[in-house]
Amino acid sequence: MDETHMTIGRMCETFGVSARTLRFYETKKLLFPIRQGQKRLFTKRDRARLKLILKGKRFGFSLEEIRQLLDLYKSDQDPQIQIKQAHERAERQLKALEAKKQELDEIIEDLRSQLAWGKNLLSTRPPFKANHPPF
Amino acid sequence: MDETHMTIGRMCETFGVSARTLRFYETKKLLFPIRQGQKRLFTKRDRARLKLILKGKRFGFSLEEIRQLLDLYKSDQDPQIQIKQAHERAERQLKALEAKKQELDEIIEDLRSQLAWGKNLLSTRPPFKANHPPF
DNA sequence: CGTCTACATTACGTTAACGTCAAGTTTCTG
DNA sequence: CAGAAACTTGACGTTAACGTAATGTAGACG
Repeated sequence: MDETHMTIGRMCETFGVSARTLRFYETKKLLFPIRQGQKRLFTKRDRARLKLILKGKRFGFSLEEIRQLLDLYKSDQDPQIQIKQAHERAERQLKALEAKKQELDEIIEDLRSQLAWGKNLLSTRPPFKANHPPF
Repeated sequence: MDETHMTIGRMCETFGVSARTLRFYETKKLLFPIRQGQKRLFTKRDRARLKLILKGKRFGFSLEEIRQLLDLYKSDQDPQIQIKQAHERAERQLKALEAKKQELDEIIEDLRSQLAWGKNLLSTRPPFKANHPPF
């Protein structure tokens, strides 16, 4: 193990994605496998990126959003200015993420109250007509 | 204000969505406006649902997932069994949501460390070559 | 050498979630 | 009462994110 480069097949096994998906991500500038003749070879960097891609997807981001997140990590080691701008972009993204988290909390809260309502129904024996849910 | 029923136009203004969207949601059994002749009239219940729909969308749910969430609120006041099943479905959903929240936290963590990395670069004067980011 | 396996490219198909006309009502307004 | 406004129902178009062939090649193996 600890292969520096992985073929597309190994990648598929390792991450449980299709080859089509990996090639597709390449066309979308999400991954940058190097070439050995025709064949793609995925580097450690590609693997790190893919992990974050999949995590972001499970969470519900679009590939475009994910690409923007990943671009925050690009070596903008040119002038300080670029770094500062990247930093600011990252901060904005973070704000957006925390807003999303807030909304998720609200949804979960809504669900919890629904659970409570259901539980009430189950505990009160044969009640006089449980009050209606909000929806 | 406090109109019990709203026309499709009022709904659009109020929620910032298109009429097409509202009609589409109706075909997908997410909303159930009543009819006055041809015209749709959206009830308070529709509005409550729409709010949760939009919240869920901002968060990243598919309409199908949202419909399932909303269905948890349906008056399953038939036999106790139905209620119990709905309750169990809700609990499963809740687990899934909390898993998602966990992943979101991880993504935010990744971003935060990136922010820290950027900040380092900005604070250390002209350093000897900041170590590379993970991607 | 022939065949298999693992890869490649090209291209058309699919689903979700609407957008965007087109064409016909119904309702409001001057 | 005429025209605009607001609504209706089709029906086709669009984008994202791949799936699914179809076809071709480069290397390994018996």
